[in-house]
Amino acid sequence: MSLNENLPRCPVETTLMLMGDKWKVLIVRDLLTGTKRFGELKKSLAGVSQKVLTQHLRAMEKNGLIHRKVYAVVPPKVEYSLTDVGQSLKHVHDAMLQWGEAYKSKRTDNYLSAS
Amino acid sequence: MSLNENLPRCPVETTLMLMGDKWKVLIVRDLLTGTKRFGELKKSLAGVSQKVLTQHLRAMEKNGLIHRKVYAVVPPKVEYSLTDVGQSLKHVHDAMLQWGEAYKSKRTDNYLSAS
DNA sequence: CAGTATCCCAAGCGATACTG
DNA sequence: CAGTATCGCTTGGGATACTG
Repeated sequence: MSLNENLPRCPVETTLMLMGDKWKVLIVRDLLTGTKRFGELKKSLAGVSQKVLTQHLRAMEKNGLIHRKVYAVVPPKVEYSLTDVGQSLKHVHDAMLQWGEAYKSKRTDNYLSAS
Repeated sequence: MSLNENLPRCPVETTLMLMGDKWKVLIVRDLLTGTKRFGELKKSLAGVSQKVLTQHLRAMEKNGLIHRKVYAVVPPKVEYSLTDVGQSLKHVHDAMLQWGEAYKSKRTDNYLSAS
């Protein structure tokens, strides 16, 4: 793991630097349920291009969030998984999950009460 | 509060739609410590342009995350604060804060042990 | 002070073609 | 299958000027 640039003073900004991107959050979401192959991730993250997915996976690997395991087979097989550091993002993910659920149900309440 | 578009099935994606942006997270961070004026926010969020800050504030207001209070004075005075929904983002913010701190101290440990 | 309006540029992305 | 390389373009965002 290495990150040459200096980290910001505010820890929230540190998190944003490493995870402040839609695709990165969704990659973590998918890998929290277990190891995935490149093709599985691409399929799950509907709308992401191969190029962008690769870029994000490389950045997250460099920052120590995910592990990339290459099998020396033909056709190639590459598996991605979370490192311990990446796994610890579960708390952030869960907080986002719960907030999203609460927001959705609150909207439903408002909708019903307004009808 | 209103959001015309349909929300995604995955609650995490809902959160990303509403908060999946660096500046929005930092706006919440600043407003969690209390009501702020436009100029205070702009100063605190070093690097954000007036245009972009306004855009994000408008979007967050529309989605019910923040409240905008305009005083009928000259020169104008506008105060921004979190709604209850916005305030509930504290959990997400705190999770990001803690993760950023842990990441930073882990890097320091690695640095020291590698020296 | 807190905006809006306009112009303009460049980073980032999609699409495509190619390869170990 | 899982990439890399290249190109062209969209659009987010900066800079500036102006206003209630």
